[in-house]
Amino acid sequence: MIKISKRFFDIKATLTCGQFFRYSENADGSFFVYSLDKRCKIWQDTDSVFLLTEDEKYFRNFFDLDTDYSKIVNTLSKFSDISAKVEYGKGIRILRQDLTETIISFIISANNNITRIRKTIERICARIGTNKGEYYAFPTLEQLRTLSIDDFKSLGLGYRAEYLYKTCRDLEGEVERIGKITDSELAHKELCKFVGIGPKVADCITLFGMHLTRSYPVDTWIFKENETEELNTPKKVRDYYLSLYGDYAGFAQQYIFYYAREHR
DNA sequence: GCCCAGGGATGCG
DNA sequence: CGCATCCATGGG
Repeated sequence: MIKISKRFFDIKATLTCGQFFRYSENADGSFFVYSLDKRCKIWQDTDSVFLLTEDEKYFRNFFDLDTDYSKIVNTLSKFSDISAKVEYGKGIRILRQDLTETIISFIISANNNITRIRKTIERICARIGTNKGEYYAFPTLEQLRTLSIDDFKSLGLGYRAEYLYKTCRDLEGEVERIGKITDSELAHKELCKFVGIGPKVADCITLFGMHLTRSYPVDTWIFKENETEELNTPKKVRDYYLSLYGDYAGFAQQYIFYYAREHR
């Protein structure tokens, strides 16, 4: 069991802020968190977070436990226009998710709502993911390739069915190559070549699946928050805030997104 | 019954 | 490059 300070770790904020979809809340307030074929149980008391799993190394990395969030929070707090949002969301950690799982999940996320995204992903896991006894693993690309376009549609994917069908095939051998890219703009450009991945989804993948924090996903919520007379397109918003926040852009974006959604 | 969702593809100029 | 239009589905 791992014990972590709660100062920069709020379980619920981290899990529900929209970066991640595979978790379930238990009656006692603890959570199960699923990543690839692994699972952990996580809960908190007044001043600590506790993490129980058979693979501590994997989840220590997954929850980004070796990163010092005080530096991130302190730096972004100096931007007075978002300092209150940083304070509100300072318990969010940017998860280090599996790249393939992130790519598939965020193709599904496009023009969709978080509740339905979670249910859809759960159905896919239950349909073709490896049975781990008490849960199902996230399917591998090989398992995903066994599904037809109609199979995807029957799982409720709508017009995203064709994107997934094709991109699961086009990703053969590509995930490993892309995962080595450290330049966020280059990774973004490479990801946009796949069907179903546009600018916003690519930014989510570089941020959540590659931990390239110089990313700024502009969805409908962020655009409503950041839109001005000058910044009147998602691309302009993205470019402006990437240059403003630099390598902290991804964190800033999460604080803004989380605050906006919790105060709708 | 309506609007919206962590948008993207396509076609047009 | 910018812009318009279309797209399946279900949550609220």
